[in-house]
Amino acid sequence: MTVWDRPEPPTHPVPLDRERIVAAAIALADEGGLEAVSVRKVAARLNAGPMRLYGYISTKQELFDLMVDEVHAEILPEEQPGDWREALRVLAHHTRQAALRHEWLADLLGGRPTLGPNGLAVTEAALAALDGLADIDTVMRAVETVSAYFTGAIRREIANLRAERATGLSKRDWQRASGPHVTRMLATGRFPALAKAVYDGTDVDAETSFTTGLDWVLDAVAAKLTRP
Amino acid sequence: MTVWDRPEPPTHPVPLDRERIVAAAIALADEGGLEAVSVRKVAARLNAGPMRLYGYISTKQELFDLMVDEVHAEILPEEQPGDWREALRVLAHHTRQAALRHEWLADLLGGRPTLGPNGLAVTEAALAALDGLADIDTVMRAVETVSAYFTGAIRREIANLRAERATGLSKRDWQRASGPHVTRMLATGRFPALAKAVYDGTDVDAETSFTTGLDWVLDAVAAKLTRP
DNA sequence: TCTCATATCGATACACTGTATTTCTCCCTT
DNA sequence: AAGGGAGAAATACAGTGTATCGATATGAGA
Repeated sequence: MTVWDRPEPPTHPVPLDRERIVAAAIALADEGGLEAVSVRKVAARLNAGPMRLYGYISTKQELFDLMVDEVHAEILPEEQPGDWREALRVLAHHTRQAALRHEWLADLLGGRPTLGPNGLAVTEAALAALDGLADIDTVMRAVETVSAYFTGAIRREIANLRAERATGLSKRDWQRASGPHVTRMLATGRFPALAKAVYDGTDVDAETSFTTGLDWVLDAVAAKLTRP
Repeated sequence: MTVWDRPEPPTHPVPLDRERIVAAAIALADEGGLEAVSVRKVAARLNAGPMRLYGYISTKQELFDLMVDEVHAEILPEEQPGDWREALRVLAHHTRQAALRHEWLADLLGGRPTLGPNGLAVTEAALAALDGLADIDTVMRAVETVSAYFTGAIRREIANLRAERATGLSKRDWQRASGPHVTRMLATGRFPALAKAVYDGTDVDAETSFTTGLDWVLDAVAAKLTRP
């Protein structure tokens, strides 16, 4: 690789904005997880010096906030279904799908209040779906409850998915036989209910489990709405 | 601080075990959050060299796993209430209280499968509470749903609490008037439902909100149990 | 058009991180 | 008493987030 092969470096600094920075950071995170996102690497991907980013963000945490907000744009449904139940379901599933596309989202979900424009828009969509169907306090409680559920469920799903990938075993195999630790623990007899669950339970796929729990929670919300 | 004031360093290396290591790590995390936990600092607190710890754990992540499991010992109820509903409620509240005592727990909750002895014991307790009240699959779904809820709810609560501390404003004040960003966003009129919630909603304390949502979810579980 | 001021970008610097590897020291066995 | 082996400590490395500072390039003013 001689001088002649290499292009001259750009004389003008490459133009930058938050959008480009966030896109680069998301690309890095999609490829290598959250810990692959470093200020230096993001800057390098943009042909800029690391310190340059600090004109646009003042802390790495803020970069994460921007990334989360950016993904919330994917979560926001293009058009709001009329049915409140369907609206909340769509929000939950969109969030889950976003987390499957961007697994690092699971690490950040629920970790900080989402105050970016897209985050607020998602909250607005959730509140709007229930608007008028009950007093405002009930509506708030409903939104909080549903989103607490799917936040937790998504985190667990991704955590399990990573564990499966790391061990190369499906959750089932790994609990059943090949996971030395768990097998040993179950064999002690100290966890009879857990053993029964592992050995007698049918293992449903993650999406079904997610949907089932979601429907239960939505049922609960429905019950509170009808009785204001 | 002259030589004469300082005691001689111990000639024999201080004895170590996982328990001591985890206790030191938890103490550090309680004082300064998760990011205050570094291998060097944990080791220093034990009068040991950093590398010593790697005889007991093989990665820092494993230290976090041990910390989480240790806290699960606080979560486990000393005696199981007969009522399934009460049992799950206690589990949820104990988890919440543990997270209030150890805020760093919120950062880790749901992040990885909890396979330590105490983590398994907590899961066992949850499953045992519902054992026999429905088919095993329903029971599993119920436990998953409830724990997804309280995991998510606790994370949000801690996230809000930190935000309030950081700004010095209560969530209410901060949304209402003093939070420049949120105020500005609400003033745009793009978030009518959100604005209504902020201005017309009564702000309940975190515990009430937690309990309310939990009861809803438990209602949903109850509904599924009675109809097997 | 030339000079100076100001803003911005990049380089350097610092204190720290997790962890691999090497060096040393002390104890036990022969 | 000597040798060997285990385990602790020191060193080393490749990174990290971010403060600070020096150079540079661009705009304004004369």
